[in-house]
Amino acid sequence: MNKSKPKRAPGRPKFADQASPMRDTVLNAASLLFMEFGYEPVSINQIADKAGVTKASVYYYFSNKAQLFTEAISEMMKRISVYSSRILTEETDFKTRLAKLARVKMSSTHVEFETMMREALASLSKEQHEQIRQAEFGIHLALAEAFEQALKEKVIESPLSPLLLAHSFAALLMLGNREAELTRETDGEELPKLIVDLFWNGIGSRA
Amino acid sequence: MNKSKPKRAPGRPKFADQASPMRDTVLNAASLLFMEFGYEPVSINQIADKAGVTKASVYYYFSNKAQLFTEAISEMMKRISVYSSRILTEETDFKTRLAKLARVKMSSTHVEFETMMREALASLSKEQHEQIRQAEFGIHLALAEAFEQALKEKVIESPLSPLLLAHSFAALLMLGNREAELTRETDGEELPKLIVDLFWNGIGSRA
DNA sequence: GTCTATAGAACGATAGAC
DNA sequence: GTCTATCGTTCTATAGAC
Repeated sequence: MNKSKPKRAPGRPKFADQASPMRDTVLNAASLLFMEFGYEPVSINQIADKAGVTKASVYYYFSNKAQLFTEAISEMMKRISVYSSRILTEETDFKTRLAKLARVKMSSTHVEFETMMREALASLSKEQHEQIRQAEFGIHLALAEAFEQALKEKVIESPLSPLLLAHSFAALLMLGNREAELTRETDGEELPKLIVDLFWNGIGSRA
Repeated sequence: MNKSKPKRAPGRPKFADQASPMRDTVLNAASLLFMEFGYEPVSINQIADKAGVTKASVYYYFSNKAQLFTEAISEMMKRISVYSSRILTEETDFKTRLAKLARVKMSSTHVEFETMMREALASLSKEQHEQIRQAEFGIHLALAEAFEQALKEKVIESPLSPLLLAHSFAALLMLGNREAELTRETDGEELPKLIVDLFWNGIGSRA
């Protein structure tokens, strides 16, 4: 299973040997592995391997596994917030933007976030837990801001608060996680588009 | 913490000493405890205590913890299926029935089902896991049948399949689990009603 | 020479194989 | 019951930057 990676000499590497800072490389490797397998199943060694360093180097940047998890997940969520905001402020009509966001989110493969958090929770300090919740809230906030704007412009209408709309939309997007059971249901049409249509039109008959 | 329960004599009790078969009593106790605390945290002894019997009696009916868990959860899901079906076939208009179901489902307190399943998964055989998935599917099927009927009667309209509608509605109902964050958003109005309205009308402006 | 960033080795604990 | 592998973690040696 080990890729035969070139041995690297100990000691500080020559400047510009690395395209991006080692710390970021480790964070990125950690994000990918945690999102795919959860917390406990991923070892520091796995993360180090994927980043192309040894365990010791990981510990040079992060004091322990819980801290690495916290920073990796928070960082990833910030990226998702920024990326979502970018999609939601493009120059197309609101429904198109929602559909694009749905397509992107429903294509990313990961263990369900709530499940992973519950698994990791026992190992996290109160502060670490809070840090991740804050980052998660940022994603919902990005969505909520878009809904608020759309409500203001009367592009959409709802008695629900923007934040509640954001949570609702996010809940529907999680249906993408059950692809195995549901994709055969969509008859060739794209699931994300169908979900957005549902969210937009509801099920009530106009007849 | 132990309630001082009356000692029961050893030996087989006289028939009709028990209102319902002991096996059902144990199953019921197990369901409640598993739903509240998850799989591993609940001991067979706790279940026996709650059912008013000894561990030995539990093992008389169920060969091991995994089997008891499987049957308890499956049984509970069948009850939920039946109960949901009953609500969904009442003699009121469809939207009212959905709202009633939403109110019932969002008020029940439990650990998130997916989380509990993942925790228990390691202890379950393939067959046990499949049995539970089948029972879970039954709930969605009950919902899907109601949606199919409503589609046929043109009470609702949607390009989505009834089963996909069922999953979508269930996903929205899970918002109730985050009460702590979200109830302050509802301004006195009931969250279940708001969710059903959203599902019924969508967010698209009719103006 | 001192500081930084890395590898390598090893510790105590634990879980699984035999 | 013992042996081994792996876990998170810590310690030390060292190459190169400054």
